[in-house]
Amino acid sequence: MKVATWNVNSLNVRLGHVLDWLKTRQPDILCLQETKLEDARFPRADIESLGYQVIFSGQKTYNGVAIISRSPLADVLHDIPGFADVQKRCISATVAGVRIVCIYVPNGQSVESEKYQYKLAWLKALTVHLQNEIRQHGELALLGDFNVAPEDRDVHDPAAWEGQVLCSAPEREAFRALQTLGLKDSFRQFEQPEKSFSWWDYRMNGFRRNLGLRIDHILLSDTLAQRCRGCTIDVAPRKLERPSDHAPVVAEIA
DNA sequence: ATGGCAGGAAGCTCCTGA
Repeated sequence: MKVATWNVNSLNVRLGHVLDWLKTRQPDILCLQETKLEDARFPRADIESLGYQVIFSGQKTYNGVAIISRSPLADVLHDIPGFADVQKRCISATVAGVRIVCIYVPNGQSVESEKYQYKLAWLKALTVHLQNEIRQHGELALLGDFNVAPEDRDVHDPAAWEGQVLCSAPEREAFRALQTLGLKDSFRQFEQPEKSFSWWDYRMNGFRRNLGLRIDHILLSDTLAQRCRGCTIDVAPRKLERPSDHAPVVAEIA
């Protein structure tokens, strides 16, 4: 089973890239973030025409998540139960017995910002919720844009980013709290090239100079992690015309 | 030097992202 996550930074703009990617890479599951589309405008038919099913939770201008799957999506859940939030950042479903949780973690803007406090509260609520989900489902995959670079090696210039949003100690602690639930960072189960990133700033030729961060992740519960045979970042779509600033992350599970 | 891209909604400029 091939599972993937991709922050597309507007599905309206990136629909062509997504459809091409589905055709060539043939994932079983693709989680999307930052669709920036109200549900009424979601391009369901385009995705279904490729033999996929899709569920989505979106809003105008900001946020928006979706799960695309070859197999039926059951027990669909929108948002994080018990966490009052108008922002569409989480959608879950069960596929072939595996609980799939697609997240778009708040950016946080800066560590002094109220948005940063919202981010930490959001991550805390997610962690509490996932504890229950893991208890109920056993096999769970958490995929998405975490907006956290877990370690210094996930940052092109750790000194410049030290203590900044996406890299601060509380954010990294929140990431480790998810791992403490028994979720493994599938990317780090394998040997990887140095300076592997999943996001590069549009500005200053960030991609060409590989000035990036690894903030998009696939976390797997124990038995899935044991069956994981590889995890890679597909930089090819980042080289296309009008790319998303994020690249897809892909995990292969036996 | 806080900028530098990009997307979206609004409207000829702003907010947000990371």
